[in-house]
Amino acid sequence: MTHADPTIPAPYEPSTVEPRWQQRWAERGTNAVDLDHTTRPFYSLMMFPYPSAEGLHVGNLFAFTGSDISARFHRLQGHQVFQPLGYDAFGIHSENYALKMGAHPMEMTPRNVSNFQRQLERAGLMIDWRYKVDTSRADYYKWTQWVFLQLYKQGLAYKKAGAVNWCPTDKTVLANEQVENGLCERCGTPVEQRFLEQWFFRISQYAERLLHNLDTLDWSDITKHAQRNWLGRSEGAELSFAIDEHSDYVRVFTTRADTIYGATYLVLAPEHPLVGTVTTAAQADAVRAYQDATKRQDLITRKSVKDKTGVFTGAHAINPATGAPIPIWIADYVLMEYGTGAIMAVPGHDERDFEFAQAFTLPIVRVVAGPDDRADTPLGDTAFTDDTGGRLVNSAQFDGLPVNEAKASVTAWLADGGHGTAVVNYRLHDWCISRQRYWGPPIPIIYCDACGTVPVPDSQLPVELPFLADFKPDDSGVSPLARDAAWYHVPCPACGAAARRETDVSDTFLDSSWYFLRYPSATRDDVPFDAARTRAWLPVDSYIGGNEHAVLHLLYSRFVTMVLHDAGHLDFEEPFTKFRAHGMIIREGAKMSKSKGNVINPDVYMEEWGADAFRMYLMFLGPYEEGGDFRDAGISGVRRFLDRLWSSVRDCSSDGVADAEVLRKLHRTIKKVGDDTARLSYNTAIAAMMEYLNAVRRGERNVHRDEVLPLVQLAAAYAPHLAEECWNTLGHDASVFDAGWPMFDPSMLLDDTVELVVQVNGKVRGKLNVAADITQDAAVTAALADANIAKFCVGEIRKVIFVPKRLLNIVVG
RNA sequence: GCGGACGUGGCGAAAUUGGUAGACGCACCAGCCUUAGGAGCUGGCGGGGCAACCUAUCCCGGUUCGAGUCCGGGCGUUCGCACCA
Repeated sequence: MTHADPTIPAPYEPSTVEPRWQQRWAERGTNAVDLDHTTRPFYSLMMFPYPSAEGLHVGNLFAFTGSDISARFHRLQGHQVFQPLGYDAFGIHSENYALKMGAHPMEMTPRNVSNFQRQLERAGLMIDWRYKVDTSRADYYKWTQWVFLQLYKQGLAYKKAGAVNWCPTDKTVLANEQVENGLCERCGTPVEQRFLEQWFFRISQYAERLLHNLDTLDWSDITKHAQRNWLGRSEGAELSFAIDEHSDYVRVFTTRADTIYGATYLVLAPEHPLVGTVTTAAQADAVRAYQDATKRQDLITRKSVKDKTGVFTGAHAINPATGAPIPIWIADYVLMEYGTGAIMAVPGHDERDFEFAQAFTLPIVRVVAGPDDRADTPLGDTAFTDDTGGRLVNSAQFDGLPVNEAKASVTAWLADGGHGTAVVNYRLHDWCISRQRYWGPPIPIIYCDACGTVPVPDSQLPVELPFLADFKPDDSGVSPLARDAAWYHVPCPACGAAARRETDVSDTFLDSSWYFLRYPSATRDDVPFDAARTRAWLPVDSYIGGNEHAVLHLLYSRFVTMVLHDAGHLDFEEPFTKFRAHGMIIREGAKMSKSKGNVINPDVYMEEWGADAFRMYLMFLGPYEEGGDFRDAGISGVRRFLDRLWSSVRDCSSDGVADAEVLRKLHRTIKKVGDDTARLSYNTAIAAMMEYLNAVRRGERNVHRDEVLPLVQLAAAYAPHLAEECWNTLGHDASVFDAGWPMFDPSMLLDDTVELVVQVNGKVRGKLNVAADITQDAAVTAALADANIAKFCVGEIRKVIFVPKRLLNIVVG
């Protein structure tokens, strides 16, 4: 930037300043880290984006900027910071968009990626781009397939035919986590039940560890809470009910073993394997009809229907406590996926059983009495479900026992009789990873008539995804890859006979479940992750992302990390030491969406206000972990601050000495900005910088160099381009990010005199400027010398509360 | 239905352990500068009152010398989970 007339001061012009520094960072390798030689490594990770064709979203930039500030701050604090970024480019999202546009994902994805890349570079993030990953490239998914094989070798990947969630629009299977209220989370279509052969990961085997380890993690509480909820630990008992005239038993899971005497019937899920065995000839037609009806039902109607339906099987089981025969029913309010797929119904003490018993006039027995009830108090029109205050009744030798004790006693008694055991049940299901789609990594398995299921040997990875001109999914229940015979016909790796590849691809969430391991080793094509680098840089020190991934990505990543740890590939079992969920940016109280026409295009704002101003505004509009409402008007305030910072630096002088009061304020500001930035309280850190700059400039005074120079360092993480420009203008050749964080002098934080608030009976009546170390007695004397305070001190002083340096409260009366 | 988070000026918000409620910013008002201002600078800005003061953090109650903050009850917003046995 040149100015013809040197007497006209140069204004702050982001459109020239920002590209200049971006270029200089690239030339000097400012953002590059030497991963192999490091003393204080800090791995700062942000959730990588799906490279949408629409380009970077403000939500992306909000998330990335928050992570970038944390990364730059740690660097200023003396860490070597590794902050990579890449693209989650595989998946249904990209594939659907390509279908819609009549494009092919293989040529569309690189285009989207390069557009994203351009926007990200414009935003000025401190990314080491040498370590970029792209999940849709063979050099990445080769190792995704390797991860699959690791699970397979551990016996944690298995193929099972079973009921799965099928989206008729996306024409693929969905994981349970991808179904919301019976609808496909992606397209909103009601999900159907289908019976298909699918690959699953045994994540349920890790449920206890996934739950237990949460206590050790420094994560947002809301995220931990969501995971605990999802894992759904439930303590109870598994009880066996003998079936009349059969050798089989019905196993049920219950959390209320104490109510066994009130179990008046059993219910099996319609698809329960015992249904066929126990159903009597007389009931066979009715049962089959009911099974067919529920099978056809999609999950949405099934879940919203409150009216209970069901059919009697004709069979009876024996209640192990009472010895009485009780009928066995089937009903769709019992879910095959949870517990054992069968329940003992206690209509007296469970809402659902009560409704069902009423609908089919089954016996309802009270076995728990509340504090005000007697054993024969009628239940009325609702079940008594309180499991804390009651005592057992009509329960033989357990009568009178409080419910909380009875749970254990009854379970123990039943166990003694061989009728059950105490168990812990989890809601978490195994992870279905098969997808009958095109745009994903082929599952590296080969089927051979002679050898059976054969894993692709590591040496034959990657199993490359072939170019398919027609990649449109169909209703067949198999992937479009099943149309490419030339691709799927392969010799068996074990015996050489003609064999056939698995044609399904894996879930996108498998791609992202290990990408953080890949970044530091993205330059290596001989290993998935280099041992030394992994040891030096992992686990991730700071992970920032959206809480919408609280149960999907974050749970899968933890699981895969544990598996790789157990296989001896990693020396840690939790991938993310610290995780913080950022908030969401909304606009006019609503999520941004194309249909509402309220989407912000970051390019436009960065163009008009500069990337620094835009970054800083996003961080200033609300608490980072809560997000906030985007309002155009707000940017000007932040931009004004940057303009003033620049002109203060441009016009400052090093003559004389800095103002002592201003310096005192500076040291307090250094401390506050540091503390606030460390805890992601970016909005208040920015406010503190603004407050300080206001103090520096108050009254159009001459600004001293020593007053603004440290402020440039404080602002660097927030407005990196401008900070570099200022730092350079102040005579430094090297980057401000190598200048370190300014030290504050703790002695400068303490004032000699303080303003002491004086209250009388808890109400503020005056303020005194007193020595910081004033004694209580001296403060009272000083306060009473103040006419206005003395005025309120009528009567005798009963009590004095003195908080040094803050407050004096005189209680009179 | 169960669980979490939240509720503060015209607006976005701050108040980290109970200690001056409203920092910082937007908008607005007044003034300065200017040929001009959608620029810059200075000051004001919860409500009432000339003032001393009074009043005020969703509502009601409690604990405390003192409550936006803690406790009990209610209302509202919002996000998870949801026939989970």
